[in-house]
Amino acid sequence: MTNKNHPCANCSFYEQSLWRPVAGANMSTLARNFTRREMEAGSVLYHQGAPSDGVYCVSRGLFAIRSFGPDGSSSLLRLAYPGELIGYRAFLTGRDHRTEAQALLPSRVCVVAQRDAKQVVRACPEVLTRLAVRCADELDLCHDRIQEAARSPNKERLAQLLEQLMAAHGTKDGRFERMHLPISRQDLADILGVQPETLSRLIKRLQSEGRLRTSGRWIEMPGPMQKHVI
Amino acid sequence: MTNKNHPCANCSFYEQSLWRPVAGANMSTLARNFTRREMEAGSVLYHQGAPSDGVYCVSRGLFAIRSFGPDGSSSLLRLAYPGELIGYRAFLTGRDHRTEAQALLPSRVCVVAQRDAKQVVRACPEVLTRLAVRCADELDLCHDRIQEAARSPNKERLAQLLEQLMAAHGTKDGRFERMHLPISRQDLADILGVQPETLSRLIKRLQSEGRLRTSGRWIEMPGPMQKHVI
DNA sequence: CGTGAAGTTGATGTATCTCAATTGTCGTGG
DNA sequence: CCACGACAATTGAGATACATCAACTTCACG
Repeated sequence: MTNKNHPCANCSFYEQSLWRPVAGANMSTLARNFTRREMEAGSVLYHQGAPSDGVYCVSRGLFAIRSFGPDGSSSLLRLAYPGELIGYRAFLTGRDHRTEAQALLPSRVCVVAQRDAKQVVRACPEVLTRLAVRCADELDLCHDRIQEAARSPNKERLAQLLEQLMAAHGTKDGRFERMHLPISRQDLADILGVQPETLSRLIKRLQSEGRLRTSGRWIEMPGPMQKHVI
Repeated sequence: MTNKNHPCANCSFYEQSLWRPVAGANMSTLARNFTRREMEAGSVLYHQGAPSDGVYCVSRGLFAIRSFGPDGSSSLLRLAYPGELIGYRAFLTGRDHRTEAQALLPSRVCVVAQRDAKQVVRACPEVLTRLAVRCADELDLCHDRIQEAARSPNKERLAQLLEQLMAAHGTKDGRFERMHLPISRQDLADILGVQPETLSRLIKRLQSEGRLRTSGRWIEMPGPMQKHVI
């Protein structure tokens, strides 16, 4: 049996796909209940407090996973790029979403509805293994973030964050890299856990140190440094 | 078939046990390769960077899950109480431990070695489901912590932390609760992500506000407040 | 070309870090 | 039982970082 019927077969993340191990009869189940959903920038995939209605795989674009406090304050817990899985925590635990997922760019997600996902997972434990591993990976990222927050000052954390964003969204331009920031200053501040005014001043400091140049949402940074042999 | 042969049958956390769904032939496998390990306070269950050698379930005592930075700085990522699972991240992903687990009190863990755990999980997917759910739960805790760090000031976070510790380790004494802190000031500081000097001053402030009294590792706090109807 | 939201700047108070010095705690051996 | 040392914890002083509030500017967009 070839996998040309696999709904993820044409996806560029097929090999890493959560659903990759699905085969046989389950593949038909999966194919039948598998939908793509196009989303415009700014629209929300699922809201905080909503019940789980399935598992989502980002196929194109970019999502922000946010959490809002009772007082209206917001945290940006992670960004989800194509190939990443979102909404699986609520699926795994059966509890409501504790975060909201908002598209930051025109995006596409592949959706497997709750009931069908459960059925496929039951029939194909290898899928569950992959799911658990992704969960463990995200746990690592959280741990890293907690440690970074305790270790490096916010200015350095911002520089790191911008480098990561540059790697994902930047284009080379001579010795410099340039990008259009996919997220607002407020979101940047929410990632670092500081106020927007503070973020603005952190950026100014990095700028005065010659580590970047900004103009609105455009940011320019010197490319990855050459390593010198001392 | 009764479950009197189940190695976790006598554990007070049996119903919630990861291995609870194991039955039949797998139960014998589990029972054969199941060991208990007593640990004295201060000893280390696994080191950061060590390869995974199984899954551990805390049966008695208390463990600190720590991470050390390249510069020697430490973070305390979580405390693990009886009934909780530790070391499963390395088991799930097959990568090395990124944290170390140290007993803070005389403790006991139940160990299922790598190879056997894998075999049982393969034969009994319900175990994997439970494992994934625990992972998702820990992810929630991490998210909560990141948000708390961004929202509440460190003084309030310390007060919350002490209340949690009091709930776990305190004993009522009239209108007050009293406990012997199971962790050092350095560890408390590592949980909050502040320096020990700052922690000392935060405690002093709480003390001057009458919210607690300390003497070495002994801490006394007024019990849970009566709710007043306005 | 106005209008509202997003972003910036300034001024000021609070919180935290850092380094150094001091005090306290606990186990050990005299 | 006490003295002692090693380490944990506290305190002080000064510098740095961040929050807050208000005013201002820039930007996106109709």
